[in-house]
Amino acid sequence: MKTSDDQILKAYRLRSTASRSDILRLFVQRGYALSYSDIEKEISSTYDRVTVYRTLKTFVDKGVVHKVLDNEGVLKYALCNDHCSHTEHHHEHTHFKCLRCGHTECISDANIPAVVLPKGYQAREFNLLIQGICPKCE
Amino acid sequence: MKTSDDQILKAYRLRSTASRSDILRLFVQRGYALSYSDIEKEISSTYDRVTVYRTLKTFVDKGVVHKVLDNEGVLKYALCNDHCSHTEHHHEHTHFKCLRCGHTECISDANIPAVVLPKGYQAREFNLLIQGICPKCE
DNA sequence: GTAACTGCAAAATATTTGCATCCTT
DNA sequence: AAGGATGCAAATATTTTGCAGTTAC
Repeated sequence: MKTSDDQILKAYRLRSTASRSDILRLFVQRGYALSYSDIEKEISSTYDRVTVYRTLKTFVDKGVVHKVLDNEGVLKYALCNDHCSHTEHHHEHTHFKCLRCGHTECISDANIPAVVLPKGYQAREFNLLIQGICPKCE
Repeated sequence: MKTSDDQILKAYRLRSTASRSDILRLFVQRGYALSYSDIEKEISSTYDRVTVYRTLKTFVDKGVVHKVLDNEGVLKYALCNDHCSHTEHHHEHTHFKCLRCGHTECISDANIPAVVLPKGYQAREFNLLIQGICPKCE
């Protein structure tokens, strides 16, 4: 059975396997960034830990997901959207973490205005983490 | 022997112990953010791992240092400067990571301009990680 | 003197590696 | 068929906890 997840995998030239489909589906369904342990909670009974680790690494390498940094230093992963996938030319990322529900999502249409850096610093890439209250928790 | 590190400890109402002084001195000398393992490399022979972990946790709790997020998901710690220490009212932080030397430092005089968020999102705190080339590596 | 700090041992977590087997293309 | 992906076992790495002894104030 082909699902839309498999379409995504195919688009990234990844073999379509059960674990990849399931993990990918989890990202799509949730819509926010997931940490390794978030994923493990859902599917560790189904798939081996190692498989989850390797799947995430593969996804990052191929650009299916990207790393997101939580305020507490927890590494999470989020689906890449049109702005960040396919090209390596995106130089900024904004993520929003809700202080109530704790979910982190990509904010692709929030441009980071120019930042004035001290003399001598050359900026190449921007990563902004905004914390606050999301619409659902308001 | 009283050093300036002890003054800092005293200012934060922390007991002045050898491990705290040494770890604090390391931050002062380096001037950039250090990860746990950076610190361990220098002083694990002198102090126990556990002591280093606990010292870092104490420093964060008391506001001597704050957490800094590396682009790769590595958690680092940086000395708090006047802008972030003592008060809990700082709502933004900018860090610069050099792509050449890999060092991360606090940029306290780079204000983050207003960011336009999608409707319904309320921002409270900003954390910006800028990556590029620092003056020393230029 | 007392509460706080440290070191040691050990537990709990987290992540990685090697290899044989299985599956997608 | 062949290369890639998975599962299992086990090695490594990372972080935390308990407790007894030590130290700063």
